[in-house]
Amino acid sequence: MDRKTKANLTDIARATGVSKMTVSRVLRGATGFSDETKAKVLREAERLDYVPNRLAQAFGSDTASTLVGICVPRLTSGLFGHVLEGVDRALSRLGYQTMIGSHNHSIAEEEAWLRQLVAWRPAGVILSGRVHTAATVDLLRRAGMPVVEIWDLTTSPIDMAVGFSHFDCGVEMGQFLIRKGRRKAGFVGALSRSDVMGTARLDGFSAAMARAGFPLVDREVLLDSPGFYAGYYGLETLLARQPSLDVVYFHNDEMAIGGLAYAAAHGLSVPGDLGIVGWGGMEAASVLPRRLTTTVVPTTAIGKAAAEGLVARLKGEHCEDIVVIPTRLVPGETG
Amino acid sequence: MDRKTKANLTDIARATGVSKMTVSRVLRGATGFSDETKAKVLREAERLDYVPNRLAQAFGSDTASTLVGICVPRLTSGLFGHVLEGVDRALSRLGYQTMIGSHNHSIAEEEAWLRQLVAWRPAGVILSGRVHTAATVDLLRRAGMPVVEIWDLTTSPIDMAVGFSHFDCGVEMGQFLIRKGRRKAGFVGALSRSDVMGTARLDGFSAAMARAGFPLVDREVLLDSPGFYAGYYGLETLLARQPSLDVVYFHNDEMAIGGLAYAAAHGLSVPGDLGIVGWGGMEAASVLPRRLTTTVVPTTAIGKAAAEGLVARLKGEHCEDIVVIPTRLVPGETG
DNA sequence: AAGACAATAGTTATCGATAACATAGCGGAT
DNA sequence: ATCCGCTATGTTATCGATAACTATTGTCTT
Repeated sequence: MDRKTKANLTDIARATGVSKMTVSRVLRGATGFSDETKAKVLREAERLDYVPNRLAQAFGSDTASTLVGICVPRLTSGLFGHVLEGVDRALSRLGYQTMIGSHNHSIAEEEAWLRQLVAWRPAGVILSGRVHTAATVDLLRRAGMPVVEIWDLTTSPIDMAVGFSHFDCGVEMGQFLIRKGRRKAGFVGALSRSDVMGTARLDGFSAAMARAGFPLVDREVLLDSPGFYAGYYGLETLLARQPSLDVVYFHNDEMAIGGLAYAAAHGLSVPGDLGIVGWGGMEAASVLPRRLTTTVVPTTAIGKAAAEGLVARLKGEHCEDIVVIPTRLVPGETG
Repeated sequence: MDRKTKANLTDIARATGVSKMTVSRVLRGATGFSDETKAKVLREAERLDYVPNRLAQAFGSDTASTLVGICVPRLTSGLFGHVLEGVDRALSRLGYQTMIGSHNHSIAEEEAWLRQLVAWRPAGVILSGRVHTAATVDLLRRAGMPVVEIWDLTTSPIDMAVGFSHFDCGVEMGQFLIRKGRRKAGFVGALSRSDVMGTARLDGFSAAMARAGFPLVDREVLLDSPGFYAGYYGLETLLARQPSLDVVYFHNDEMAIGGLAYAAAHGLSVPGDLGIVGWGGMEAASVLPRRLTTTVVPTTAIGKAAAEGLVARLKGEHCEDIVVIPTRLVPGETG
């Protein structure tokens, strides 16, 4: 009594003189009530400052949850920040709430997060990447909710997929560099053991170079996090081994900018002595004194499409299983 | 029957031969059961792959929620990404889940988000900034849950506050620049109408310069989002009006890097002709050819402290109402 | 040996909303 | 006139866990 701070359906029912089932019907926008009743109920709900109890809604029925979970590799990545923004904006506009998680490129951590999430009986879930533990896949199938895998496309999604092919990004960059006359390419990456998507780009790049007759000369993959420092020191290490490289493909733009910093600090001319190209399309890369050659990823659009696809499926509307959001190779002045 | 995919307390109770209340007690780690019972229950819970239904837990009692909401101005900001990471890591380690929102520096959007959040009856909430709508404050007080205001410190928090003073950041930078001999300072910012924290830095900076006898010469505040481009063009506009400025304080590091790009593109020597200083401490800023003079904000630490403070309060442990996480002015080579 | 008390366990009511079913009233078709 | 079927509404059971209470042991005290 004294802890009751919020009005509930019963309060509205009492104030209106109808049963709480009728109130529920009106507020849900279901059918089966007169316009007069509807008006009365809405008026009282407003007056009593009614806030639906989503806990009770989601608990009482197995279809009413408005909770969606999304798990990304790292919250600190600029790219995933934009993905999250796209997801959260779309979801909140559609009346859903967003629960987040990050797994630091570990599918075991992703599984642990998912276990916590399903305890909340969410309406759906968005995961990054196409590789998951067997238990994750099993958990998802048993939960029977929509699942969107974003970021790296797969031809056989668990349910739906939104994104692009990392492998193809690598291929495209390889072909571009070959056309620009580059012949001795290296790669600087990070976290290769677990970042399967970064590895896919490397594989695509490597395949394209090999097919053109100029196989990848060397690679330097740090276990560090893929930031500016890793790019700086990764390039230093790689060049110490292979001074004659004419271009280096970086894991991402942050690392490429680190590479540019190294080149500047050591009097290397870019792109004359060495081409430097990145991946991701972070905004910083486009305002450098020399614009970075990179692949721009439509991050926000991916997040938005994933969220909208998920909700479409929840509402029983039609939605493609696989949505391709193409990336764009943007030639800059560094490669 | 056929939609029942998950084991619940009753299933475990049946399998163990005790009541579900006893099962609940064991799994919650409460008291009132023998070691033998405990072992049996845990074994069956494991065997049945039991996942607690958090919806039911949170719904049935008003203290059992493990949901925490956090609302930041923008998900795309590198700084807030790190804050989120700090929050989410700490919360998930402590057994809580994170629901997010963003309000784009609008306290009305923050209020709208909070209304959705409280419908989930969360355990607590983390907000950014010290300025909220009256309805927000009212909603929070009535909800009776712990609230942490992060990012900008206030002497009278709604409940708890974790962060630092933006005003003092501005003061410190002003005093630093005066010591370095700068006399004609400008400011380039963005979103001033609503970003009260950026405005607080400007106010502090402005106050410090004025107190030293060299009041701020001019400011250029764009309505754009505070990124690299805004920094570039903001500096261009400001210098067109005030060519004789000897230093410019930027809203943040992204904008300052944009300013550096403008200076490089127009043959301005930095810091010779013009000092350029930022705020925030983004990683990029420290690997530029010339390291940016900036204020480093311990973003992850703030997120972590906020989450841990919130949980401490939930557990009835002692926790300071106001936790200061000091920023650090890091002199670089640009100012 | 009786009473006090702790340890262990079970019973009942409850949170708020919704699905599924039941009912009442009314108009139209046969 | 009777039955059908529609609209508007009410009733009951249910989701899973927990708080608050009750009950049964068994041990210790005096």
